[in-house]
Amino acid sequence: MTSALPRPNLAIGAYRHLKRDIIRGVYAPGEKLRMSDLKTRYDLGVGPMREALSQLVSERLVTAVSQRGYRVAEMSIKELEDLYDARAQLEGLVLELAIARGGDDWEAQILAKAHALSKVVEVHSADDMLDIWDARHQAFHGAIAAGCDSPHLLQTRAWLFDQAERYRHLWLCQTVFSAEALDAKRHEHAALTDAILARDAATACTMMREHLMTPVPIIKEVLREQGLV
Amino acid sequence: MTSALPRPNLAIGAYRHLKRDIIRGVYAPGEKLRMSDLKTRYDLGVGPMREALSQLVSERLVTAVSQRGYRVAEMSIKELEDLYDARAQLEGLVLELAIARGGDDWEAQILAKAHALSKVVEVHSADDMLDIWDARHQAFHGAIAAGCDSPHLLQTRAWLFDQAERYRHLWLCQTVFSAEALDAKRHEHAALTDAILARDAATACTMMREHLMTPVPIIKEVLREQGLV
DNA sequence: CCTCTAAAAAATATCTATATTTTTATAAAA
DNA sequence: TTTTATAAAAATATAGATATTTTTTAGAGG
Repeated sequence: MTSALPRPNLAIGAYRHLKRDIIRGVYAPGEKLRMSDLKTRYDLGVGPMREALSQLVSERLVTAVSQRGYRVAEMSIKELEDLYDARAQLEGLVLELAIARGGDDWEAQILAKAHALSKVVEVHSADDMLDIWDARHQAFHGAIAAGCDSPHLLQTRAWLFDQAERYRHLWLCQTVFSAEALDAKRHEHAALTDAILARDAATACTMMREHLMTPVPIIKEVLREQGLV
Repeated sequence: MTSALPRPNLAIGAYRHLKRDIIRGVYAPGEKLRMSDLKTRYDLGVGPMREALSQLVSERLVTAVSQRGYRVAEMSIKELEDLYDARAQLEGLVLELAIARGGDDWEAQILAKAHALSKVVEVHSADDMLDIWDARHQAFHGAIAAGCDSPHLLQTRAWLFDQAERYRHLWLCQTVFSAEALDAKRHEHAALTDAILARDAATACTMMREHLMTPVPIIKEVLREQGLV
């Protein structure tokens, strides 16, 4: 049937796998990605691997120089600071629009996602805890942003999120396994939800911008400790 | 010398050329891009062509379905409206930050670019006129945006610009060859510059958002006339 | 006329071979 | 010791061959 989606080709799988590995820090910033190693690790040939790398170049997670190969993109304190500032500013804009444009359903969704997020207190295995908490955390923030009712703004937001994900991962590893940090987050999320439901745009946007900047000093510390910059 | 940049590979040239063709409307929205045709037109083999397409897929100018090939991304009135709304909102945010963060040099640059833009009145050949005016127009708006002092916000701005470029091209073709339209633009740009130099953020941002929306009805008309949607 | 089936043609995706470029190792000269 | 040159090894990029999938065409049956 021509209407059913065919099986994803090899490049798609390699793209997903390599992207995940980059975000999780399997490769160091600036590390050379040699085709002979990639072919083995991701179990495919040169053609599809180059396709996957081409996409990651477009997404700025990988840098390419003709005849010199591919490298994982660098990280820096300066980039971290600008990236998080940009994200905070954009999230403030998106929230302001959401408060202006979002309806009752939007509010209901926020409450539902906030509830699910606050329920993550049980101790699981390391990877499970990180994935579960973050999935719910993203769903919470995603529900808030969705009220802006602009696919392109959300796309733009996702782009910055993608750029930030390597940095975020460092922060996640510090946060998700600390009951104290999770508790602080829980309080921030609750206060944020209150301001949003009160439709207090000025307060909510200020809180949101500040909320988004809280990981920055933590990430800086980790970057230095791990000698990543 | 390893420090000199090597010659760009075939994929890079194909990417640039195909992207330009898509933006200029050489292909219809949704049109199938067959590899046999692409190989001939852009004079290269399957491998590099697939690499170029992979990048354009990441940039959303091309859609891909495994085993079914590649198509130029669709266009729609709905997308146009959301895209321009998103751009206007983001440009407002960027301008607000620029007014807060930009210095004297920033003001000087705006004046210089505004001047160069206003000087495009001479009649040139069709392609020259379009390219010259648009280069100066982009430089003018780019100079304004640069004051936000955030590479990532500017990257985000560029992303939306890229998405909009196909639509913009339709508007450009209507505007650049009309003395009346150019005159109206000249007045808008002058008023905008005045508000910015006066550091009147509220007025400037409102004007900017409105300024960015002015092409929308024109583009809608063109889309309908040309049966593109 | 429409629908279904099978075969042929066309298109897609990937591997392999190969030409080209870069990097590395080594030896010689300063 | 450092620098330069050269050869060998490794890496990069691409064309062409080929297996697989999809689309088109033709013919038969209702």
